[in-house]
This record gives sequence, structure tokens and C-alpha cells, in this order.
Amino acid sequence: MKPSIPKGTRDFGPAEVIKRNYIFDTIREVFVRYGFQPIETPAMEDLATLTGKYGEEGDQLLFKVLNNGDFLSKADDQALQAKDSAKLVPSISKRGLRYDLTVPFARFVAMHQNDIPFPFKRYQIQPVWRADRPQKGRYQEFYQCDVDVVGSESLMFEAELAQIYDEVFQKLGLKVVIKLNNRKILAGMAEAAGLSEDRFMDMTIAIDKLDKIGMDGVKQELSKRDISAEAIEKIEAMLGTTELEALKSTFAASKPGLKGIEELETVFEYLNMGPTYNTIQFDITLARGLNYYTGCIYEVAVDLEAEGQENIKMGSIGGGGRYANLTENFGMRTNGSGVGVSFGAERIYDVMEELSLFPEDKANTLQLLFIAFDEKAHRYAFKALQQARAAGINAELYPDPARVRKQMKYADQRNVPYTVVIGDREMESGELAFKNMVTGQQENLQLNAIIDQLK
RNA sequence: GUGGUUGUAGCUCAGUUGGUUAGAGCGCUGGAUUGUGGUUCCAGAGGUCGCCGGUUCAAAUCCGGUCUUCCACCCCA
Repeated sequence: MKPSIPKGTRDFGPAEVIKRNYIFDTIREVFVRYGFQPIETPAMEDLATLTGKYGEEGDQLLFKVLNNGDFLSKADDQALQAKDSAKLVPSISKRGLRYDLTVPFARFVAMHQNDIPFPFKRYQIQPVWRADRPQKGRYQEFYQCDVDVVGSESLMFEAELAQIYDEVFQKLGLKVVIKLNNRKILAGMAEAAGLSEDRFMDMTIAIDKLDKIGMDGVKQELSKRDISAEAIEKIEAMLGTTELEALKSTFAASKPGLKGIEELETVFEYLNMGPTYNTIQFDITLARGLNYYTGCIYEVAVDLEAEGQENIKMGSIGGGGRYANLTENFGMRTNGSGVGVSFGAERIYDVMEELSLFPEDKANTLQLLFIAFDEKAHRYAFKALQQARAAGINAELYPDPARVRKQMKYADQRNVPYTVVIGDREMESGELAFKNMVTGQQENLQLNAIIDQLK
């Protein structure tokens, strides 16, 4: 059989795993410093937990897990006859793979509400699955790194999450733009433009594309979605706004609009109390598709104006927002408002790789390879190997006393900086042949001296 | 989910209007070199041409299906 893996999934070799861990470790370190604690949830959730939370589009992208046993005998016969897949699913699948980490977290909080302290601050680094068509930087299995806090409406957390973004990307050496908006401001826009409530989604989807298709494209998109020319004109005028202050008069008659402005002003008030490394800006065109967001929303993009980053082509590398009602779905009675952001580790990886931002790895690499000339020397070397490891040196012994040429070649492939060759002469004198693989120079030293040099 | 694109040796890729036994570079194995890798030279191994079916005297090549890759939508990290 020919080996293969499912579409949109990947294997990772040692070099990749080490780099991925570098990203995860950096992110985790910042999360921990802000007081967040780790949790994990299952790869599978009840399908009912997942459906309806991400909009119609999201439901289509959910991976469903087929029931075990004789699932067809229990299937909805009518749907089966009619070949109606959507209708058939509930009767043959009761579980699905998680689509993100936020919904499982909301479920977790509601389920354990009597056992956890509020506000509950957690982080979670686990894979998620989407049945999307793969492209570059878009996979069916990928990791998300989420931080969320539930049980507080304080806007301090909105500010802290932006600071976390800022700090993580500073540590990773990547310049980004952190964009902030508020769903209430979008609602205000819809209201000010005289749109009915059911047109709200259409409007946000269209304006979200502004930087991609331009103002004319957005206007086309809006009219295609049955939005009147008059409303489009008003929306266009509002989209030109980059300052919160300027929106106040526009939203004079819109309560949610004014509330959104007030919230963002408070967030920026917190943020302006200290320095930030990256650009953090209000962006009225930021919409985000996920249905459950109610307040502030975030998105992070690579800063294309930063030196060396001009040609990076990558979608958003992080996003998030406040969800006031999500936990209610799972029976949270009070205090269930949450806010959180997510890091797209895979895309961050791709960008960092393209910019060569990964530091050379020291902790995870082999420092020393022992090479033995014959069986007797191999035993001798095994003992020396233990001493080197006991001293904290990452060391290996070639498994057989093969030809030195072959062992040297292996050392070369493994990129080991130093080797020790042991044969009769070395065992007799106690001085081992210690070779620097970069310069090719070799000297005879006692094992202790070699260990000292590598420590 | 819609439209397009890709697949030939471990890797990167040639392969003519369909026509002998499908090639190259790199890598791999062995030798030059029985105590030393990276350079050089010599030799060798390695292929169900993604998979299934069809057209044809004859298919890597043409046709259909399918899987995969990448791209544009949709959406998104």
C-alpha cells in the first residue's frame, strides 16, 4: 500500500517541530505572565455543541464523525431515500471535531461553573479541524493558541489582550498591525444607514473586503446584496472615518453606535498608558464573520510597511473578540460574558520561515557523537557516553563500530559540532581523539577535558 | 461548496505529432581511501509514469472518473 495522509493535513519532521515549539513556547510564556491557566478539551465534541455557533457557512465546514455500530439501521429513512445529506446527518452522526477553541471553552465554563473561579482566565493550545478546501496557509488540521477570560465585562481585558498580541509578536520579531473594532459600531453604521437588522450581516461581509476589492468593489457588493443606493452612500461616508471622535455625531441617534465608541475609547485609554511595539489601531472596516461576537473585535495582520516585510502575502494571523452571550447557550446563568483572542500558529510559522526569523536552536541539538573503531572500543565509548550525558551534554554513540568513514558521514548529516573517535591508541593512552567538525581540527584530550570544553 | 491547476526515481524536474528497454542533476550504496565527514574521480542500485477505467496494433503522452497539490471565489487562522 502506498503511504499517504488525508488532504489538508501534514507530517512534521524534527526541524519543524522544534520551530513550532518555539512559537508555542513564546506564546505560552506571555499567556502565563498575564495570569492565564492552561486547559485542554477533547478533539471531539457533541455535534449539538458545535452546530449553529459559526453561522451557516461554519456548519458546512464542521467535520462530522460517523456513529459507531450499525448506524444505518438507525438512520432517518426519509432523508436517506431522498439523498438529503443535511437532513440525514443528525441521525447518523452525534459527534464532530472541534472547529475552534472558543466554543468548546464556553461549553467547558458552563459545565464546570461551580468549580472554577471567576473571572476565569484560561489559555489553550490544541489543534482544530475545518473541512475547508486547502490552500497555502490554509489547512484542514491546524493549531490555534487561544486566550480567553470569562466572567467579567471589564474592558481592561480587551486592552490586556491587545497587549498580549503586541508582546508575543515583539518576542517573535515580527512587526504586525493589531486592528480593533466593535460590533456595536458596525451595528451603529447599519442603523445610521437605515438598514434592517437582517441586512447587518450582508453589510459587514461586504465592508470586510475593503482592502481587498476597494471602495468600488464594496459598493458593488452592497448593491448586489439589495442595499439601497442611499444607504450605500451613507456607509461609504462612514467608512472614510479613521477617528472615533468623528463618528460621534454620525451616531448621535444610535445607542449601540455610541456605546461602541465609548467602549473602544476606554480600551485605548488603557492602551495609551504605556508603550507598545506594534501599531494598534481602530479600523472601522474590520468585521469578522463569526456570529457570536458582540463587542470589541480584533484582527492581526503582518505589517506590510515594516522593513523587509513588504512582500508577505498572508491573511490574518490572529483574531478574536468579545462574546457576551455564548456561554448562555450552555446554561450559564450569570456573568457569562467572555473575551478572547487566537493566534494562528501555522500562518505565523509560514511568515517567520519566509523572513528567517527562527533563532538557531541550541537546546535541542546533538553536541557530541562518539565513534568507535571496534567492538572493544564500542564498549569503552558506551561508558564514556554515559559520563558525558551525566554532565549534561547531548551525546550519542554510533550504534555499531562501522567503518569510521561511514560514522563520520553520519555525524556530518546530523550536523554534530564535535565527535570523539575511540580505538586502540585512545584506550591505551586515555586521551580521546576530539574532533571539531566545523574546522576539521582534532586533538587528543582526556574525557574530562572534553566534557569541560562542551559544558 | 463553485471554477481552474498539478502529479514521472528519495528530492527538483526533462520526456517531441501516441511508436524500441522512460532520462538528467542532486541524493543514496559500493570503490579509489582497512583510523576520519564536507571536495574530486569511477561504478552501481533505485520507476505499478498518482490511482481506476476507456480509445488504439501501440498510452507517461489522448478521453472519462477519482485522489492529491496549488490558485481564484466563498469563508477563514
